[in-house]
Amino acid sequence: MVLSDQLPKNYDFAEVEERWRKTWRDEDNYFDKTSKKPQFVIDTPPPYPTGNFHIGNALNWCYIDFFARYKRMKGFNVMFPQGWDCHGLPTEVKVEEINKITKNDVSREVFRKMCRDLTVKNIDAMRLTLRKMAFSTDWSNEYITMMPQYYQKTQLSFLRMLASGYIYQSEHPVNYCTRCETAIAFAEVAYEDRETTLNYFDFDGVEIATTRPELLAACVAVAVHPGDERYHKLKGRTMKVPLFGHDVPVVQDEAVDPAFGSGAVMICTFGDKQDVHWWKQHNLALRKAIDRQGKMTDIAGKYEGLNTTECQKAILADMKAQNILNRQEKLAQRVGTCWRCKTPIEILSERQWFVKIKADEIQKAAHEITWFPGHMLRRMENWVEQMEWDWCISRQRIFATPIPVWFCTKCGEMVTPDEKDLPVDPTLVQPKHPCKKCGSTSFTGEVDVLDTWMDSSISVLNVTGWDGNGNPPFFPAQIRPQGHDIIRTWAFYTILRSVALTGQKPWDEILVNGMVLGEDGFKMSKSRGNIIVPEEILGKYGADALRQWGAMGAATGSDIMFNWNDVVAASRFQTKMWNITKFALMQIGKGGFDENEPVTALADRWLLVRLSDTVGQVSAAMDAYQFDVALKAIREFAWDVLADNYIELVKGRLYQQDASRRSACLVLRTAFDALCRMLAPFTPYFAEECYSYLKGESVHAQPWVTFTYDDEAARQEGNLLVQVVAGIRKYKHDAGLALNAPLGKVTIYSPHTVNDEGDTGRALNADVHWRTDVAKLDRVITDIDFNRSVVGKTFRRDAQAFMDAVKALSPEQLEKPPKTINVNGVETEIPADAFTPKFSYMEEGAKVDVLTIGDIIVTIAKK
RNA sequence: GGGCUCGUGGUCUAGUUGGUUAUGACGUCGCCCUUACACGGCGGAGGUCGCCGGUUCGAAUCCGGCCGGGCCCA
Repeated sequence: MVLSDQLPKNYDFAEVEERWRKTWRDEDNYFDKTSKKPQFVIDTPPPYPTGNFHIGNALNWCYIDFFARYKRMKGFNVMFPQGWDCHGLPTEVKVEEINKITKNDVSREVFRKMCRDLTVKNIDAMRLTLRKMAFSTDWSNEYITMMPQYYQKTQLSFLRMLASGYIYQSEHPVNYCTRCETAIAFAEVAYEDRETTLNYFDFDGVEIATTRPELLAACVAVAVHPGDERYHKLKGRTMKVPLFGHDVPVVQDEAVDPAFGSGAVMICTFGDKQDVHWWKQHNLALRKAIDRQGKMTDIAGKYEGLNTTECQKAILADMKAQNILNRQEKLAQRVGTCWRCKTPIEILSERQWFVKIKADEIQKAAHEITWFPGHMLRRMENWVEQMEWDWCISRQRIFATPIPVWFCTKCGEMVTPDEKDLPVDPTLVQPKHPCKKCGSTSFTGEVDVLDTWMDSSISVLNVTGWDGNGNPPFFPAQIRPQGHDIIRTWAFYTILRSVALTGQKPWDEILVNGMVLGEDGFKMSKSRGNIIVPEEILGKYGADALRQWGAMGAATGSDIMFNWNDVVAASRFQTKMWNITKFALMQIGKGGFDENEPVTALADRWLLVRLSDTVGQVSAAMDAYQFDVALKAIREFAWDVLADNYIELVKGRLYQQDASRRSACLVLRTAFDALCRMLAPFTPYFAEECYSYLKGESVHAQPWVTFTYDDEAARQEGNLLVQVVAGIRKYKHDAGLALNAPLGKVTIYSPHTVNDEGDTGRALNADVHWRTDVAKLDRVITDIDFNRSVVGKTFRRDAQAFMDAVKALSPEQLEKPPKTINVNGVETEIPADAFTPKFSYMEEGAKVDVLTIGDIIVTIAKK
């Protein structure tokens, strides 16, 4: 142990955090594959390497690090890996921006290299933030999805699911961005409010309203509600599409809203998702009017080659010319757009790759997982229940995992690589075997690539050691920590893929964290200007303070508002704890103690009971991932119980040099040691610093606190002691005395026998006597308070005479005043509320003040 | 429009298997520089627990409706 005079007066978080960051070794956090300890594998979210580890990530990682450190102390073999989910559009867009090119200006390989280089740089920047935050990452299990070691597994998982029938290719309507020229998933469709025009026009004698007249060429039917009497005559008819002249059937469907527009709608392939529904439902024809670049196709006739906006203009003009455009109305609508570039998405029918959604098996696995908080499971259930389409996994992009498939140029047969040859890029290499069907050796590689979720949804398989051979050695993982915004994507896809590839749930538990909102209560966004970056907080208050904010800002799972106040409060708690550390170490260092000596003093036993309670509360909260509850209990114990009550109570004893001093030192050390260990998961730098002075060992290598101490009498009598001291402090305060001012004789009449070892007396600077007999007190009236507004108004010039007369009354009369009194020889009525007698108490002939605290009576005879 | 969620002193927040004066922090006011700490201590003020109705001896907590915020979706 280090003497306290070697401790700096102030806690310098910047110096301490940097020093320990440079001291700690990565190996201490490695998962041990040969360990006999129970495993605790974490399926850490792999962030997208934007270069900025944002505060939402920080909250997520705080939670992970809290329980990772806690579980290590509890004796688990913990794996806290760090992944990076690299592929995807944002990086492609960024690369185009930085290099002022489009992806078509360079070869696919060169473009990929540019993306990889940018990603590597970004990962480096984010790694540094992770280290500053003191996250106990297992860097030996880091993975980067763009690296061959990883996407080899993505490709393997693809081939396995292709073989087992989960993956198929087919022509099917998909969400398509004509600017990015790629299919996208529903999860990637954003919605925007826009104003559009609803056009009413004559459709072969029936009025139809549409917002997308440019799709007239793709019209395949007219739909009406079966109960709509206006259109009964249309039943079974076909109608001629204006301008284009092809015939389409009339279908009846409950989903048509008779009150919208004219009650008759045209079904096109495809104007929106509803069209896809109707198209499937009624087995309609497919007419593709828009191509991948967003241009009109040949079926649009004279409009071919126009983009959709130009085409719309031209068609409306032609309708006007033919006198079939009846009227136009403004209409507010929400438009699906590409989440990256905000271009309105089209629904195009394209040959794409799909993963089958088997809702039942996903639901079953989701229910086998324990959700924290429980209600988050509902979001998964709702999402799965309303899944309608299979998951489109093909993308027409470049920076992604290639789909490992070729097609025979002769017979069209699909050819896949041998698993041992993975990873492959079918656009760069040829299959090693001739076509099995026709023997040809000429192939075309698939140019489509995989959706990034195909990479990240096997994160858990990757970290648990999946290689395609049976059940992975560490599967399933124990926990998935993630935000509630990606339940329908990452959580959903991971469950789907785990079930498809292993038949099992991916994790035992899932811990869902809330979103971080800005100080204005809204989600942080550049446009609102309410973004706070972790680096700013780290610079001002340090990692430990930021981590405390993460723990205490809100109950686990709730959205959490960023709040500088909480960070400041956290930093103040560290200052307080630092002073407790200095005091405790100074006291322990001075006299010493004997670990085997029993603790006898009441205050000491009381503190140990409260410590025992706290350890129980904190452990239970940590097991339930209630970090706010845990840290709150720790802070309350340190600040309220230990510093403000216990230390104040035993200070006097510590300043003496008798035997009872050792007992207090032992208790101080026990409490301080426990506090350091309980704080270790939350404030790893601070706890390490404090503990290093106590024992010269790392607190992170210590087992979790298991201290228990059962002493019901000490709890009750100790609470009494604390209450009495607080009561007398308040008395001193009210009497205008400084808290350490000397205070005569204090007698405490308690129904219980209390031996406080003199602590109360020294704490109050008074001559304290505890007694169990009943207080014998005489009440005497020592003064009278007159209500001068009443007396003055009633008696005017006789006021003084009235008051004198009252003062002359006997004590009995003062307590029960007569109706009248003689003032200057006149019998006068005593008005209500004219005076109040003030009482004093006499004990054994001396004047005392009396306090009542519960069933305790305290008398104070001031000096 | 749908699902989920939240609405608690000036601000943020705990608490909902229903049970005595509703938690804490920040802020605010008063007193105290007491040998760990004034980034401290002690004490005070401040709340119709969003609104309305219901169940109950009793509701911040349960039920219904309404208003408002958030997230995810349509």
